[in-house]
Parts: sequence; C-alpha cells; structure tokens
Amino acid sequence: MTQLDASLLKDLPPFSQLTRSQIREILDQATAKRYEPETVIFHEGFEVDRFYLLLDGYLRVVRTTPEGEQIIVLHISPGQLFGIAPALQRDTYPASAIAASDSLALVWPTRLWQEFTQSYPGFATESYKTLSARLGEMQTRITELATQAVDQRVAAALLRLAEQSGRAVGGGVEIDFPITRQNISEMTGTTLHTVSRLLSAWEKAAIVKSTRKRVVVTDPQRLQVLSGTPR
DNA sequence: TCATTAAGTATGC
DNA sequence: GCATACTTAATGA
Repeated sequence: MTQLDASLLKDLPPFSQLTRSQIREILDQATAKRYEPETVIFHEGFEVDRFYLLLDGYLRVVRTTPEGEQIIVLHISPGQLFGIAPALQRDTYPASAIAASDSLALVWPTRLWQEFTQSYPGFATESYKTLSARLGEMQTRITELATQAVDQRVAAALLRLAEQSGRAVGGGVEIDFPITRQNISEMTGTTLHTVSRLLSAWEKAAIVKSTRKRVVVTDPQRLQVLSGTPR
C-alpha cells in the first residue's frame, strides 16, 4: 500500500498537525480496502481487531434488535475515523458498519491505536472530537425520539443527511448515497409506509424530490420549520 | 396520531 | 420477468 499519497491525509483533522514523514509512517502501516454497497465492514459484538478511516463513500452504523429490527445509529462521511472502539476501551464493536455506497477506507490493526494516540500530536484530541460530535448528535436524536412527532423527526433526519452528506444539485441538495424509505424509517423509529406518505406529501408541497433510493431536499427552510427545531 | 394490513404500481437488473 | 422499492387506502389502537 505504498502508492497511497500522503496528500490524502494531510488535510484531514486527525492528521493535520503531523509532518510529512509522520503521515508517511502512518500510511505505510495502512491497508486500503474497497467495499461494495451493502457490504458489512465489521459486525456488532465481534472482537475489535481494526480501526478505519473512510476516504470515500458513505457508511451506515447499525444495531440489530433481538427481534431482528435494524436501527441506524449514525452515518459516516468521508474523512471520518470509524470502528474506533479502542478509544472507548472496548474489545467488541458496539454496532455494525455497512457500506451505503461504493466506499474506500484505510485500515489499521488495533494494536497501532496506542501508538498513534501516543506518538502523534493531535491524533487523540481529534479522535475525541469525533466521538464527542457523534455523542452530541445521538443525544439530539434521543431527545427528538422522546419528544417530537414522527413528521418532525423525519424532517430533522433529512436535514441532517443533507447537511452531512449532501451534494448540491440543480434546485437543491441531494443526499449523496442510495437511501430507501425503509432506511429513513430505521433512523427515525417509524415505518417505511409513514416515511413514504410524508415524502409524497412533501413532494407535492415542493419541499423534497425523490425517486427510488434518491432524495433531494429542495426547500430546507420549510423542512426546518417542519422539524419544529428552529435554529 | 400513527402502525398495521393489504393490495396495488413502478423500477431496474 | 422477477425481486425490490415505493404508493395508497382502509382500519383500528
């Protein structure tokens, strides 16, 4: 894996404070892996043996209930570390990671985690910033689940997706990976039917546009109002 | 207000 | 042409 370019990493927060030769060292220990959509990258409950950096693509982080229902805990965007269970002193992964689109990641064995956090300035702090941002989002979502109506939760979820993984297209922001009504229902604690009805209604109101597995937010302001959480 | 059931249409390999 | 995605209506908790 020597052909990875150091410029891939130098602008990413966990590596931004490092010298070129430090980045070189880190890259030399990494393996690059490609994942097809719907590939499971690691499994909930399995022994932690690697940690990862997503270079390209999008991932769903998913937990499965004893009844077999899937819950989407969060999404990972390019440039983010994931599978960083070692930072949480865990030896099993708390959730599964599944590629939502064609994805490319760097992979390191877990034993290097200690070395990275100890040897590289800023790496640990940036990892904790990532964890902290995720914790914050999860708290927001728990609050929504407990207090907001379904349509508000779905509106808020679409807004977050557009913000975190949106791509500007003519007349709006498209969620940049395939996403089904079922997926959205797994993020919001509702059913695919309710999501379908909401998207149909919002399409008529020119707030979103959607086709199979693609959603474009065309009127974020109105979605914001619908979410019931004005900023 | 929303999930469930059920029955349909649309879309893409 | 088949599986999967999506839509819609009816019903009732």
